[in-house]
Amino acid sequence: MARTDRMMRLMTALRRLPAPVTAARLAAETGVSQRQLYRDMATLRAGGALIDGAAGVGYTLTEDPALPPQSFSRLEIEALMLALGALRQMGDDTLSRAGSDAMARILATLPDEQARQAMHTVLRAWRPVQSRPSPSIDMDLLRVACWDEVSLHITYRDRQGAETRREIWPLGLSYGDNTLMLLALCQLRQDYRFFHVPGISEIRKAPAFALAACPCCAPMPTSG
Amino acid sequence: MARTDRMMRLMTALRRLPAPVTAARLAAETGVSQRQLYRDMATLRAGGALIDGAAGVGYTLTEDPALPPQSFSRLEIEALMLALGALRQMGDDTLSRAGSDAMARILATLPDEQARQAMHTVLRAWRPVQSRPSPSIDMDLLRVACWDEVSLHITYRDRQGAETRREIWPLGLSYGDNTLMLLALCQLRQDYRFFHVPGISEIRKAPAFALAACPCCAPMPTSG
DNA sequence: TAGGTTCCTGCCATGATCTGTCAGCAGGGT
DNA sequence: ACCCTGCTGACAGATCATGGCAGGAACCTA
Repeated sequence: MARTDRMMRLMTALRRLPAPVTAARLAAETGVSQRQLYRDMATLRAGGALIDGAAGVGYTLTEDPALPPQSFSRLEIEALMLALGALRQMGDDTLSRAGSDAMARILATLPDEQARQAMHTVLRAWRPVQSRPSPSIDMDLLRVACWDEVSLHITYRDRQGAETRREIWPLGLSYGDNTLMLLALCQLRQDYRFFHVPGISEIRKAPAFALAACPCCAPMPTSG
Repeated sequence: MARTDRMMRLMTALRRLPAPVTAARLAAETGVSQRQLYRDMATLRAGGALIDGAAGVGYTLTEDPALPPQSFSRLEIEALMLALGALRQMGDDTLSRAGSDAMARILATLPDEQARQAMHTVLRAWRPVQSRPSPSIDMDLLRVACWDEVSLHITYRDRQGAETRREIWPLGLSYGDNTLMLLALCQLRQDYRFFHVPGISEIRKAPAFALAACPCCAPMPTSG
């Protein structure tokens, strides 16, 4: 649909060009006649865009509600950026990268000026890195195990230094101040336990048939 | 435009109805002929939607890129949620609330199942609260001062306990592990300094004419 | 293997909509 | 007063969306 695309480009042009912008300029920018541009402008306004049109001056984009759930206030942007900054200091690089990607996506939807200010004001969030999980631990494996609800065989050294081998059912990761924790159903203790991730080693997936042991999501019995 | 609206409703129907959904059902849902629904489906796919259509079965929504910048992967959602959890432990309630609002807005755009799982897996992010800024400090005033670039008069007690009165030019807040820091241009020292927020008291705005003293954004001289 | 269901595509006629051109009115700045 | 610009109406032609029909191919069940 050429029309929808043109609306997008019109919105982009309004954000990009220094205000105020004349209808003639916007018409040239979007490749339509001036008459049609006035119609497009009416469409945008009907869709909720706040565009101030002053005779003898031009158009000024007041706000950009773009799409229903798409707008974030400046405060919200700062909150998200700050939170992401804190995330980078935690011991999960994959998660940190995902957060940055999401943030970049959000910032891309903002007018340049607003994004720039958001970057500027929140300087940084720092915190001393104390104990990150040892690099040998496959965080991605742990996370996927939580998602897919498969059990794992691990070797675990507790805080007293005692080492045991267990089969666990990972339920979720908890990111604490000084260490990563893994909440799991422990087959050895037959109970829910927290494991501190740096103590975990030798992770490998348990055989698939162990799935039936899951207490919360046992597969429906199949007929026959 | 009726067409755009219909696309929205089609997307909504795909999210709402239990998969798989037949074309006939979706056509009835959106009020068009079956032939037209196939065309609409092609349009959605051309726009990037990942919809699996299996002959003899129906349609299954694999992913929901809804709108160009608005889709987040599960990993990104988790990263954001986790980051927000960390944010709550910092000493800025307004910012924390803003972050939660933004997160709610993002979650609202997700299919229910995905949102629920995101809530489930990331249990929580905790950290010991050590020194939050004293409740008497108006964080909002500090933040707005950073945004609007106005100077403040403050009473400041440094880490050695010495108390001074200063005029500062707030530039940004830094959220550290144990304390909030405020980066500002200090008129007393004529240099950039960090102030730990708990040491700040008696904040009030400086007279407006002080604006001319801003080193980085002095107003352009007006003619006459 | 057979039959039913469903996704998917091409073709065509009809009707709606979009678009450009022309004309004119109104508001703001000099 | 004058110019620039936003804004609206009318009309004709071009474009596009839509529905109906026909047929092919994939998937599932029996």
